[in-house]
Amino acid sequence: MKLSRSAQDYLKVIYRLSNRYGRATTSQLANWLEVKPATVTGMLQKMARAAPPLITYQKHRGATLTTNGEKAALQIIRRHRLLELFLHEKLDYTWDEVHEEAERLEHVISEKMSQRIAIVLGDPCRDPHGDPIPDPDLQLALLTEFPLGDLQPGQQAIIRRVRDEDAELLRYADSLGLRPLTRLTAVAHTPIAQTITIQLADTAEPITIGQYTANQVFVDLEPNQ
Amino acid sequence: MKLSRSAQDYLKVIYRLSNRYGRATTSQLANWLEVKPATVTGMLQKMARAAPPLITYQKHRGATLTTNGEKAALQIIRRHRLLELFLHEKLDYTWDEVHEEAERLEHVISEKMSQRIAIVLGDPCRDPHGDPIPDPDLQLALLTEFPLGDLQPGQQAIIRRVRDEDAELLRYADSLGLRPLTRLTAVAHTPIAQTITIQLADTAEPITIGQYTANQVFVDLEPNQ
DNA sequence: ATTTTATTTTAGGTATGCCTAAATTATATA
DNA sequence: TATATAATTTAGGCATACCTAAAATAAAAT
Repeated sequence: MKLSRSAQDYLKVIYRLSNRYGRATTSQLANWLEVKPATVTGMLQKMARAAPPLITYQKHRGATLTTNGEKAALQIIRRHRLLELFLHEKLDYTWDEVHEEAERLEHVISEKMSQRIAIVLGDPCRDPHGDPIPDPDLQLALLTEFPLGDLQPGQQAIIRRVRDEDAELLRYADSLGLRPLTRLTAVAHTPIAQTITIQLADTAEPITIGQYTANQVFVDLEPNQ
Repeated sequence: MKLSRSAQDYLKVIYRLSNRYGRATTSQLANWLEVKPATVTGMLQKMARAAPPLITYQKHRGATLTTNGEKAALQIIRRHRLLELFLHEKLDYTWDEVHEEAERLEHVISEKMSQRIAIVLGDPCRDPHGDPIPDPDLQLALLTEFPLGDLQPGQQAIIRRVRDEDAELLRYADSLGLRPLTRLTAVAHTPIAQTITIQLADTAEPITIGQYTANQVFVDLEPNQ
């Protein structure tokens, strides 16, 4: 069951979209994959016809993954995230540089290479932005973190993850010190301005960030004190 | 001037063949690239038509590289050899495993990644089998080594390179201890048996190898004593 | 409930890079 | 030199994965 690079990309995006919305629509896929909707329709039809099928597809109602498809998607996601961490740790890639390189490498590395990378990284469970890495059996740890924006003033938390869909945002978050494992305390919400003010540990002044940013950063509560 | 993976493969093989024989013929290319001769003809025609042309091609007389083509080929070769060494040094790949993985990776790594790899490896000039790595300006060091089989009895030498075209041979050479930087002394030629007997430094017994093997191993003379 | 709008699909085309079979050209042999 | 053989090229096809334009369907608005 060798998958073309394209098919692998489709699986990854269907995985993400169907996790988030229950299914992946043609136009959503076209957007994320940067191809035209007509192209997506054709590809979905072909992938659903394949044996064994990796996706289910019904005219006008988008696609979801089969069990096989989910397994395939998780394998690619594992490769991608291992690569991101590897590039960051071993080749000094910055936070916002890893994605693009991993995007190309994930389609060509062997299972052997993926295993070796996992070993030299010590079987890690998060990539540089905090996305969880499926374990070698492709199980994903359950996540407890929630958007920073949902913190109430006074609550202490630790950053677990920053959404990586926007490299611009990653650079911005990095410049503010919003990185995984950074501790912080929520200071205040300002609903009118749609902002939240937070105090980062080891930082003198509190900072104020917009709602959009706050919703891209995910945290776990830390017991107060 | 983005090159397809195929075009990159063609350039690499044309580089090797035209260095060895002056030009690359259609059937040689078909052999090395594992495609049919008709496919080669088509590809050569297309590559010669491209602007700027990377190869020169004349009906029935094969192909050679233009200056641009040679530059492109050397860049891919640099990537390939850096990757081989990287896999060997950093991910514990054995001698005979590196080639296949590098073969796929070389087409997708960015210039940035190539540079980072060169840095962590300390700007190396040989890959794990001893093939020279073009420097960052794509200059190749001049090689002085010659086939082990040309050693005269009594001469001392150091192994510089083992041809990597045959993974089977690589494993065999490795099992005998024939690796770059190993020192040895030629003991005797046995013309009838087409063998040569050599004494490896740090090895108790001399070993006898066939002419084929001896011609895949390249050495530099070491001053006697 | 009908119409408008947005989404999705179908139909027909393109470029890559491969293939086979047949024709051509070059090379080797008689 | 003529002929047999080997190498190469041409011609015509296929799969992949993309495209545009037009048709069909679904969803939203009146």
